[in-house]
Amino acid sequence: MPSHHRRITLKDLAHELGVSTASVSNAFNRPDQLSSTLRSHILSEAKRLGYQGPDARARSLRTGRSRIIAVVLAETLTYSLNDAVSSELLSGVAEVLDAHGHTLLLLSGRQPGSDHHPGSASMADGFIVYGLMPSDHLLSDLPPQSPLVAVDFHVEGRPTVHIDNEPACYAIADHALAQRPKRIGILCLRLTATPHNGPLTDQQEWLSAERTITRSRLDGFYRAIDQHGIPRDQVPLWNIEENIHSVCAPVIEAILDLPDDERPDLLLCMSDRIALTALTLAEQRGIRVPEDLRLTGFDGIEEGQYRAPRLTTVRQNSSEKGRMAARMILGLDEPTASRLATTLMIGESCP
Amino acid sequence: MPSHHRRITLKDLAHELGVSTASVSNAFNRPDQLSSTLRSHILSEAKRLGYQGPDARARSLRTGRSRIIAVVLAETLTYSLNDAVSSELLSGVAEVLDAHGHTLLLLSGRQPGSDHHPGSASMADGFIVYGLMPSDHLLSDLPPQSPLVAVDFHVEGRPTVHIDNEPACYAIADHALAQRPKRIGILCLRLTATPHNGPLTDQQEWLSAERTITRSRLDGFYRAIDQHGIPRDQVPLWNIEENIHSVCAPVIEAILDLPDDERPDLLLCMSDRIALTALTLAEQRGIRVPEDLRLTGFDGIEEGQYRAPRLTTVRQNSSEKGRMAARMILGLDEPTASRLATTLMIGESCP
DNA sequence: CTGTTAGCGCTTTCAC
DNA sequence: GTGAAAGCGCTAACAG
Repeated sequence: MPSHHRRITLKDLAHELGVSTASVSNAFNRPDQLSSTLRSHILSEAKRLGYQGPDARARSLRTGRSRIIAVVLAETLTYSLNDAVSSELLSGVAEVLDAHGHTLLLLSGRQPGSDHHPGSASMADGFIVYGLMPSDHLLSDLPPQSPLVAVDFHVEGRPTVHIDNEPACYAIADHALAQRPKRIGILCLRLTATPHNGPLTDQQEWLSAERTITRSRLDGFYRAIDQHGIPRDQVPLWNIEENIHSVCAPVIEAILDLPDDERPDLLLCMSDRIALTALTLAEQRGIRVPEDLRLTGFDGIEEGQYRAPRLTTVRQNSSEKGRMAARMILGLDEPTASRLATTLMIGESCP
Repeated sequence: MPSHHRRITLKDLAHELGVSTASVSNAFNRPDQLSSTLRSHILSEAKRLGYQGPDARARSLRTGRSRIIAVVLAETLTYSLNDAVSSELLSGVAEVLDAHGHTLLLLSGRQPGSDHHPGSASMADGFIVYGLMPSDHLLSDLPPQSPLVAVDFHVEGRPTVHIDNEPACYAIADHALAQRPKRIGILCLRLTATPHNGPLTDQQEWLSAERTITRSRLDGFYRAIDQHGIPRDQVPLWNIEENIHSVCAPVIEAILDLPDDERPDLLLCMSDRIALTALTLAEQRGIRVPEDLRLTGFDGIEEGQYRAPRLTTVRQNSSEKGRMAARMILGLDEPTASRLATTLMIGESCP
């Protein structure tokens, strides 16, 4: 007799109905393995007795699958959830998982809390790893057997989803340089090996191309700059560590507050967030965009397209990246090294 | 001898080291239960042999806890991840969970996929339910024993986290009405029992106050309107089903395109997204804000504060809501019916 | 089609 | 301290 206060189990139910546990299990999992009368009897009795269906924990131990896919985010969850680009990626992932009866577990690389608890990670059937991990340590914590897809960075021997960073940046810079600027500035996102906000000097060491997409973006910018016959050393670089308004603002303020004859009249920004921050700060200072200052972004987030002037930017389809990664993880698509195309979008910020 | 291709288990490791399984388990879980020499020996050998630590599935079956907390979202994951307010909530939840070694599982109420797979839900140790579920059905699927906190709506006998919708809306409407408008309009968010976008008539049935926060927001607006001696029937209502630009736009366009002498010169909007959409569309039409049209929002999202004119709005601390809910679920705070205060923010959209 | 049974990998008494 | 043993709740052989 099942006790009052314990959650009813499959075995209890089987006992209660005078059938075998196998039949109950089959009623829930394999309709073809029993008569439909027995099945519906079991199902309705289950509902009546408050049996919620097989326990997910036990089921996942037994079968080895949990229908859970984990997304491991390089940034903190707080950042990733608030950033338009990464939440778009997540929503692409979620869309595919949802449609196939899987659920989404969020793990963050950059733990703010210190102690790394024993991994609830091993619960997931597969991993989508997004962006550069602060330590490789984290990656090696993941079960080596389980499927893994890397997005926006490279993991040895694993399928990846990338965008065409270099060509995209070449294209937008080429567009921007068609109308020859007096002074160019480039705003990079996390280019340096050690955190740094502000102007870049020769001293700083850069992250390798495998470790940051900023390298390929810069390559694209430089290719266009070279081609337009502009010496690289006339193009100052600034670095920004974190893609949020409060971190971008001080760096950009310093640039905008330069004397008129030193201030760049074209800023190539590696994200829309940076470009939008520049736009707002320029407006506040009465610097006209695009007359006094032309701006380009990267990402194509909505916020940049709903305002006037609209941002000239490169639209990357983050949700599609998420969908592709999810499909690979679920085995719906062949796991490959795939690269998505982007779209140049000409707005009024740099016509 | 452990086989080559199977993931190594705790038992294998114990065998290999010639110690008992209990000792290995203790080495990972209860440092005080064995000598520190044995412990470090076990730990280092584990690392050497590639044992990743106790399997989460098995552990959660055995202990009944998974260190996973699920957030059940009323909207689709795609919406929730892209919306500033709900992603801020999620990030508050994530912050607390992270700090306490828990992880976040995302479940959506509004399944786009039809077949509701047998719940991986029962894997979670607790549930945070956010916003009105489309069907109560969904709630009853959750294990009744496990802790549950409701955010922004009411679940019988469960702790809740709310904001002061009515007073907040009273306050902002009172502010807006201080400068007497010629014609007011109110833009509601999901007020009607059946989906509807556009003007509200007497015909439509409304959702109950337990089922939508829009009711209490409207109450607040009306209290101010009454107090300012404006007859309610002179204040037309519009309804918007979904808080995204593409759904808001057509409804608002219809309003803005009314003849000058019918168009409201004050729009009280139930979300910043609605107000921002109105702002953009007004700008496109050369309708000046606030001279020709004053606008108020609700939520206080960043996007509304980084642009000019800034939105006059009510700032709700969504991340704090998330944090509170998470703390209750983890048992760090007393489970209660709590209500957070909001802040009136006066921007240039309705000075 | 139905029932019996052997674990999935781990934690935790309980005796030593 | 340490080790042996009993399941957590379920699924998937397999035998009937």
